[in-house]
Amino acid sequence: MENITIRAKRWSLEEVREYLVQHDIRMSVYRLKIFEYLINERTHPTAEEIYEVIKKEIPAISPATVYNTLRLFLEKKIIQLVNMDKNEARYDATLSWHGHLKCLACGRVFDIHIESLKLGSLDGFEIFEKHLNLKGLCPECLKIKKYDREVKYG
Amino acid sequence: MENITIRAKRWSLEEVREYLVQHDIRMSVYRLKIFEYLINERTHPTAEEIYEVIKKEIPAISPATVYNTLRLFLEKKIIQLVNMDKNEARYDATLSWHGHLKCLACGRVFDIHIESLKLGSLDGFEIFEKHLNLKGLCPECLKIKKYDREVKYG
DNA sequence: TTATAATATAATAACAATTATAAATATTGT
DNA sequence: ACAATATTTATAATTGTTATTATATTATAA
Repeated sequence: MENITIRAKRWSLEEVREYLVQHDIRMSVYRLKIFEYLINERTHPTAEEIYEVIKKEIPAISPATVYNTLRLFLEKKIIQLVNMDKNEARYDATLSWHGHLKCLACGRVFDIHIESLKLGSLDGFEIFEKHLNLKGLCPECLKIKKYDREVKYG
Repeated sequence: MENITIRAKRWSLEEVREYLVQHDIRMSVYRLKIFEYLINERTHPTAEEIYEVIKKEIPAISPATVYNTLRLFLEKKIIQLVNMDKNEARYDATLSWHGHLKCLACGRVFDIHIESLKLGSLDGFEIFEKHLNLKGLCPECLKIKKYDREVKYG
């Protein structure tokens, strides 16, 4: 079983547009571009990374637009927040149950397949969200040993 | 199997003092009090909560002291960061592998026993930390229905 | 014990990520 | 195309945290 989430085929702009409309989101250039980036690149970017990427194409964009749009997507539940570190909110348009691993050397966040999870009795609790966050080193960084092993806390 | 971590016996101040010294931490009144609070109350408090509690006893304490002390404890690896929400770092002096559930109504964070977790192949990765974060409702809040079911994102 | 050095704390300023606000602009329905 | 409505920009405000520096406390050595 592959640990990294299978890379799905890219979504066309038309598919993104339909998906947003289906989820009760009114259309705009930025909403289209931001969701398209999230669903096709799957790099779990921060708001700032999204801002920088879109800015290359449309320099007029403001950071507030990115924050507003991401908040809207969260409210409409078409993306999820990946909360690996304080002061670094990341976003993921893949909603199926999977974990995340952040490489402490290169900073990239990888999708991790979860075969099974068994919890103790949760009698009386009701669960809405589950997040599994791992920290470590990715194969690439382990190989080139660019990490000095002074693993930071947090 | 009980889902909530078994409540261990309270640590005496002398035990806390020894534990800190063993972990290469120089002694001070605040360090003693802060660790004692974390290990005996186990409420996964925020820095601000710790500040408020200690302030009742010693009004001279500064928030910076709490932040500095928590950072030191993290560096010395005698506490762990519980990163449930952006803008709300919580701290836990229990280091054994367990999950956390945050009640979206009352805000309390509960320890959750994990019976097993099986991940897909992690060939080539090295894992240093695992965090399982759940969000939902605790039995108390479910029962008294003080929560309006408009579950917020994030 | 006293002098000296090292570390801890308080007060404050600085910071970075995010959110709120209000005016300007874009989009949608007619 | 026009009016109504929503989105975006620019900027100010907010929040949690970190950095700085002067002072206080603690540890070490004579």
